Amino acid sequence: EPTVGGGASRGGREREVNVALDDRELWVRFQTLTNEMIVTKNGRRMFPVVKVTASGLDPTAMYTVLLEFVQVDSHRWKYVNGEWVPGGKAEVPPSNAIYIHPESPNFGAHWMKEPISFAKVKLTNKTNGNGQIMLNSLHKYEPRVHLVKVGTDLRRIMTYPFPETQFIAVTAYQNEEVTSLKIKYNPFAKAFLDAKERPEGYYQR
Amino acid sequence: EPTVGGGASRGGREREVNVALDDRELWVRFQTLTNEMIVTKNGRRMFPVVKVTASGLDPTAMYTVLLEFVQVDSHRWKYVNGEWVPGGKAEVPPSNAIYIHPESPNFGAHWMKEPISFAKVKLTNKTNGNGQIMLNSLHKYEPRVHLVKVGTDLRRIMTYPFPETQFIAVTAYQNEEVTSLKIKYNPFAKAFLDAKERPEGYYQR
DNA sequence: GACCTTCTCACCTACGTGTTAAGC
DNA sequence: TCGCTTAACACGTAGGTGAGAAGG
Repeated sequence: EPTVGGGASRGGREREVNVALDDRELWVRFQTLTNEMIVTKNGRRMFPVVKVTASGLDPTAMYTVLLEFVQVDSHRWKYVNGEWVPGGKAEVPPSNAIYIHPESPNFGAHWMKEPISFAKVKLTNKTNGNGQIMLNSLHKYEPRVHLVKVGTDLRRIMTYPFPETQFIAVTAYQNEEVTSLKIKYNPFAKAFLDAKERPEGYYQR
Repeated sequence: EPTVGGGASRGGREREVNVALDDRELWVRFQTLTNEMIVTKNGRRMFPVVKVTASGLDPTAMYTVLLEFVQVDSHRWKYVNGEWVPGGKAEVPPSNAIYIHPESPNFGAHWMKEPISFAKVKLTNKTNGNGQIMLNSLHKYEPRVHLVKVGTDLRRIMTYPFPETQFIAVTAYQNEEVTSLKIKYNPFAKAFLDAKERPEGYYQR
């Protein structure tokens, strides 16, 4: 199996576990513009969606899959004159921003049979009922996927960082090019899409 | 803990596991009329929904929860002059009609922390992609819930039958009183509900 | 004032209902 | 004809979008 994505599996006698990011081209387009993700009181989904393909797991072992949001630098960001620039010191990261994939725990075979999608994770800027991830607005984050084998010690957690998916949390979009890309590819934003601007093969009705 | 519902747990040294049916009053109203459930090519949800409350599980052990549909007698049924009457011999039951609860496998603590709902099971009369349950139209079924402790042998499956939830599979409703009760209580059928006929406390907007 | 956040809104996606007419 | 099944349909539920005005 070729190694794709941010694989960082541990060695030993086991076969190599690999976790690759899906829709990488789309993520890179956002990354080029500096990606932004909306946070709201009640929680907002991500677009694009973090979706990964796993291989090399033990089919009969049980795993829990996590999505963590790591604050990647130590400052607040500001959008000035069409550019993101680092500002003052960062605020304290809210206590661990970790989302448990709702199909957890499950067998290795389950996680490998189709891509693992984090479509339903919701980002918020308020402390809410659980399931939602609290982030500091105007701070930069990197999503990381963790695989935890149930019953094993925490030192054996496998971590897969995805730098392509970094984004700045915002309460309103700053860069209008980011807004346009979101509208262009997110079906839920179709109301704002001019007919002439639709991407090729765009699902209609 | 009082014993409620169709509990049929096994003895031994373990504490008593109990599984009780939720919304029993509603189920009994349908049962009195002889309940019917629609089957379609693409699968139809059940209404009412099979929903159970479990207790006495080992919080740290892993369980898979199943919903089985057992053909309860050996004839086809006909609706004649406002009555269901047994007809010819039954058709062969389609190979095991067992739905795996989508949160399976999971810890005992998970199954006990809130009622276990089978809202998303879909009944069909055609062989389809998995996840859907194929039943013979005009045959009578009884839903049964099974708890399977992961890794233990199959002789230790715990089975909980719910006779109140028996129904005849149909491709179109036969008894119009059944239709009326469905419309009265299923929010998705609100389009067919006259304002004056709404049950007390019915959710509006 | 400038910056950031919140709220309501129209407009979508996605899909669960029984009805009805047509099909077999 | 009769009994049963299918498919299209209008009308709901449920909830995901960015826009834009209002709030702090």
